[in-house]
Order: sequence, then C-alpha cells, then structure tokens
Amino acid sequence: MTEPFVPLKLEPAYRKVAAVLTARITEGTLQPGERLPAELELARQLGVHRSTIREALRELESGGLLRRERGSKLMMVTRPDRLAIASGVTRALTLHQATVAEVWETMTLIEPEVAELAARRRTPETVSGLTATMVDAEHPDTARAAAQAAEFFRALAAAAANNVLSLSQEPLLQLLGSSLVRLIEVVPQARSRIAAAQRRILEAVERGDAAAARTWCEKHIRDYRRGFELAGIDLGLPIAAAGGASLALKTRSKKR
Amino acid sequence: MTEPFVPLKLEPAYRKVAAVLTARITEGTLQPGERLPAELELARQLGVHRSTIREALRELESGGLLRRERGSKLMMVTRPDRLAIASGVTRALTLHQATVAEVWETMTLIEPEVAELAARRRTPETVSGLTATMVDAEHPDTARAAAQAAEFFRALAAAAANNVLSLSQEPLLQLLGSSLVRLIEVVPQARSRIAAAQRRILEAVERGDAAAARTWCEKHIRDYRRGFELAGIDLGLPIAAAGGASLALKTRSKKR
DNA sequence: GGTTGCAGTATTGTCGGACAATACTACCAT
DNA sequence: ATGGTAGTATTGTCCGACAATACTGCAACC
Repeated sequence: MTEPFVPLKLEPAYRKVAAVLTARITEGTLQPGERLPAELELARQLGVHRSTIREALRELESGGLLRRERGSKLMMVTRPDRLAIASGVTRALTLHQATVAEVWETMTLIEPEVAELAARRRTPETVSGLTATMVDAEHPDTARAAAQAAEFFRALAAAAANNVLSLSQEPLLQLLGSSLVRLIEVVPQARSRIAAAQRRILEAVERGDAAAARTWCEKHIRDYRRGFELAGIDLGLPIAAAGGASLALKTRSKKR
Repeated sequence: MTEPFVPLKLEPAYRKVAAVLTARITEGTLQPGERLPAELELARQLGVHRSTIREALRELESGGLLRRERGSKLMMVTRPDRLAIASGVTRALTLHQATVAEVWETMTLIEPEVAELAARRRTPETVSGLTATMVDAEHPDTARAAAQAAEFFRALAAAAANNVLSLSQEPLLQLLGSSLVRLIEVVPQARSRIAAAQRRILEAVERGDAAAARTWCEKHIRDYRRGFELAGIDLGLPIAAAGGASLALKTRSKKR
C-alpha cells in the first residue's frame, strides 16, 4: 500500500486572518487593553477585503479575545473573562448531555479540596469575601438564594488563591444553576441547611482548620445530593440547559 | 440621585442571528449531524444580507457548534469536541498568566480523585485503554513521551466514566504540555519514573484498589513537581504559551 | 476654567451585487 | 454498474455604497 495522502488543508482567508490576530495576542505583541486598528486599516495591511476581516473579527470576538467597550467603536484586545469562557464549556457540556450526577460528582471531588486550600491560605480579605456571600435564609427570592449558593463556592475558590481552580469550577456552577433553583424552590428546609453548612465551612476556614473545612464541605455537597433526590430531580438525566449566565449574581452598578 | 439608566444594549444583527441559531441548536430543534441550510437560504429566511449571516456563522463555528465535514460545502451542526473546548480555556488561562504552580496544584487536587474513581469503575475496556497509553520508556522522541504522559491521564479519566471530569481536566493537560516536554528533555530519569508510577497506578486500578490508586497517583503528581524543579522550571512563572494542541498525539506527519 | 454646541471626519453595521472555484446532481454512454 | 459530462448550487472573496454614530477640534458661552 502506498503512503496515504494527507488531506491537504487550504484554509480560507478569514481563518488565516483570525490566526494571525490570535497569534499577535497570545504572543503579546498586542496587549490586552490596546485597541485594534480600524477594519479598513487592517484590510489594507493584510491585503484582504474588509468583509474578510470582519469575519475573522467575529471569530476572535466570540472567543473573548476582542471586545468593544461600551459605546466605543474600535475593538479592544482583552483577555476572556471567567464567565465568558465558562459559558462556552457549559454549552458544550449541555450538548453532550452531561448528567446532574456527573456534575455533582465532579463537585464532590473538587470542592472539599478547594475548602481545604482555602482554609490554609485564607486572608482577612478572602474571609470577609466569603462572609459577604453567605446565603440569606430569609430572603424570599429563590433564584437569588441559588445564585448566592453558587457565589459561596466562587468565594471559596477565591480564598484558595488559585485562578485555574476558579476557572475549572465555574462551568460546574453554571450547570448546577437550574437544578439548584429547583431544589430551593421545592425543598423548604434547603435554605437553612445550606446556610448552616456554609457557616460551618466559613468558621473552619476562618480559624484555618483545613481538615474541618474539608469534611464540612464534603457533607455540604453530599447534602446537595440528598436535596436533589428530595426535589425529585433525576440525577441520571441530562442537565437542563439553563440560560447561560443566569446564575451569576447581578452586581450591576459599576461606577465609572 | 435619580435611578441610573441601564445602558440599553442594541445588539447588532449578526449577533442576533448567532443567538437565534445557537438557541435552535441548544434547544434541540437543530440536532447535531443535521446540515444547516445554505447561506442565501438563511439570509432569505431571516431577512438579512448574506454577509450578516456569514459573520454569525463564524461566531458559531469558532464556538465549535458548526463545522464543515471534510470536503463538503454545507455546514453541519455538531457538538464541540473536547479538544476544541479545552483549547479555548487553555488560551484564556495562558492570557491570564496562569502559573505552572497553579496548574500543577489543580492537578494535585483532581487526579488522585480521578484515579480513585477509575479504580472503582474500571471495566475491561477502560483498563486495556489505560494499558495502551503507558509511557514507552525506551522510545527516543521526547515530545511523544510527553504526549503519552498526558494521554495516560485522559485514559484515567475515561476509566472514571465521567465526561465532565474528562473535560475539566483537558485544559490542564494542554497547559502542562510544554513544561512536560521540557521536563522529559532535561531530566533523563524522568521517563522511567513516569513509567514506573503509571504501572503502579494501572495495577491498582486493575485490581480495583481505590485507595492504592489514589495514593500512587498522589505520589506520581508530587513527583512531577520534583521533576519541574530538577528541570529548572520556575513554578511561579506563567505557563508558556504552548502552541495549543501541540500535545495531542500527532498520528501523522504533516508535510507542507 | 469648565461646559456646551457644532461641524467635519472616521468607523462600524448592513446592504446590494459580482465572480471564480468547487461540490453536488442528473443524465447519458458504455 | 461504471465512467464521463454538463448544469446547478454554494461557498469564499471581492467591490462598492450608505446610514448611523463615535471621535476630534474649535468656537462660544457661563
């Protein structure tokens, strides 16, 4: 048999343009914060038509490498923010029919470790950050409570001072979102149980007791599972496609 | 102070088109495997110009939701594959200057748990999958050895039978790639150590000994750290921007 | 000094249309 | 059935156009 021919791939121009721009950004020639030249200028420099440039820009844009700051015309180079990246992963996992059980199990593995690290690395700031995100057992809005439950984990990861961890965790939180809302809606005692568990973890972190933080976190997550069962959520079912970032706490009011 | 106005956002048409298409896919109206209508047809149906459609398509394409099968014209709906998703995350983490230490630490947290699960859930297939990816301590190609080291973790996650886990792990493997190559190049005994550790883990998984799999995996990863230090890789430094999927096993030599 | 108004320019978003290259299809000849 | 061939459909890329709007500089005004 003869050496099989590799399917030689001729990339369309828009992809090459995208590749060039991406390279510039990742290698640092184009720093985050800088503004991209105008489309026509780029077209001139790269010797292609503006439409081609635009298609390439869309590609980078959806990857989070470019963004337009509110009410500006020129595109700005930027690094993808946590939410944007995670939402891509979230969508993918949804399409792959990830089950509630899989997501929950992954949290089982990760979160206790995060709690442990958080206890070890806590600083006054991160502890107060944690305190600020405790679930309010009284507030009537269930969606808010669910968002806060997720926010607690974010604060925990922040206390663990590891960005990679924070990012790895984010899709899980997004995916769990809709199930969480359901859980809190259906199971009345959930709020107080969550609040209690969070308090325990917080205290352990506060006094730097890594082992305690870990075990309380383990219990906390196991408790979620019980909650899901009580709420009649079938763990084997694919996770519902919650509307992307619906779980993020709207912190709005960025002064500027 | 008056109630501040929320910045009303008027989305450009291309983004709306992208949103419509994405919605169709995530909600299942457009199933993976189906082919998208032609661009002109879409333009007619949505009442916009073809260029607008094309910009939207680029957006979905880069998100992995659309792909063109080799040598076909029409776009096919598809679910993003592991590599594509992970490479986005990888790029993001690189831009965020994630350090070797952070990535390594995250692996420290995750992998032992993965090993434990793998031991518990192993099946004849996954075990033989693991066996197939063992590092070849003899083969001279260092890049190949590094790729195999990563592949072992993939097989491990596969044995753990949790897709969410597999996907969460993928960016870490990609990021570690370049450091791994360096490690294996510089530290001569690395290969045999890696091979030995893998053998231990494999055996533990094979006989379903979860605790052993876990502890061997812990040691294995700690050993990587020592290796990094021996190789003179500064753990506090941002991880090098390895060329994306450079770590994937190259199954073929691309001439060109 | 700082704000306001205004004209002129630059830039994006969207459109219309064009054309070459190529994948697909249907039909015909062997 | 196989192979060839012509015609059609579709993409990739280009050209050009135009309205809406962000930016700039400058003059006028409090």
